[in-house]
Amino acid sequence: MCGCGNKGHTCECQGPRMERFIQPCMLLLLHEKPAHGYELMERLKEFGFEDGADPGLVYRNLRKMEESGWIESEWETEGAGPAKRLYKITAEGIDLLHDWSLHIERGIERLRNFQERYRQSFGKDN
Amino acid sequence: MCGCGNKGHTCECQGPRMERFIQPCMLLLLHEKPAHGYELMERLKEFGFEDGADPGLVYRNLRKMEESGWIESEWETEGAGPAKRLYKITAEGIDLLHDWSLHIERGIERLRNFQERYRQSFGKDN
DNA sequence: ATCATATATATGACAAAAACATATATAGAA
DNA sequence: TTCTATATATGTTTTTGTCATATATATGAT
Repeated sequence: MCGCGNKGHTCECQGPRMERFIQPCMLLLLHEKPAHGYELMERLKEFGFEDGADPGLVYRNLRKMEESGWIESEWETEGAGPAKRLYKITAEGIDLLHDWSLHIERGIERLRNFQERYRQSFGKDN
Repeated sequence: MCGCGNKGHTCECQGPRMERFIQPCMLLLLHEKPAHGYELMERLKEFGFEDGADPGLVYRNLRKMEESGWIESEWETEGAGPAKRLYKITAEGIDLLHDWSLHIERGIERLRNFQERYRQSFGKDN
């Protein structure tokens, strides 16, 4: 079901497709502290989403992740500006984050393996 | 245009979307030695495409990459079995492969950064 | 002989993900 | 009052990946 290749391990993060990297990043940010979407958009820069992630991607992912029970939210009407939805990670979300970390570890191995083979193919000795 | 974040560098590999990892893998395999699609499908296992890559993905990518001038092919009717299309990497393909390697290096950094932050967030000291 | 299997390429249909554009509303500053 | 920053949301399109299936050749087993 999971396909991540970690022996005896199944999880919900559905395989090694790195484009969904935004999902574990959001989970980790929400584990660090509860936040709303707009703030996450900014903070995602720290994970390599250069110009701040696309709003569509962020908000749609938030809703999807809430549906799945990995995060939960409540409206915050207090304070300046328009109402914001404050998201928190759930216990299930934390489990998923651990699963993702295993995936990502394998991802690193895959990429390093590529790089080594690349260097060999071009006769570079480091 | 490129968005890979390597300073003063533009290239054709269009940003940091790792799901296209199959592309640099095929380029590297073809740099190691000319091959046909079926063979690549098998050899891709060595890069983490667990059960051998999907034929649709492989063959469609081959045609696309040939259109782009990164690889070129000729029919091989000799030898056992049905006719096969033998692919070789071109000079442009080799350039692209170097570009990809830079991308992948950044990918590794991004993932390692994630892992470190993950460990910090859960108070793990290694 | 013919049947199953391995080799080999290809395409159609669909689903998922991301990119790009736009709509909306609030509040504060110029 | 107009502009900007904050904040959430959705519609459309393109790209990418998955799954299924069609095709053809050769070889080994029965």
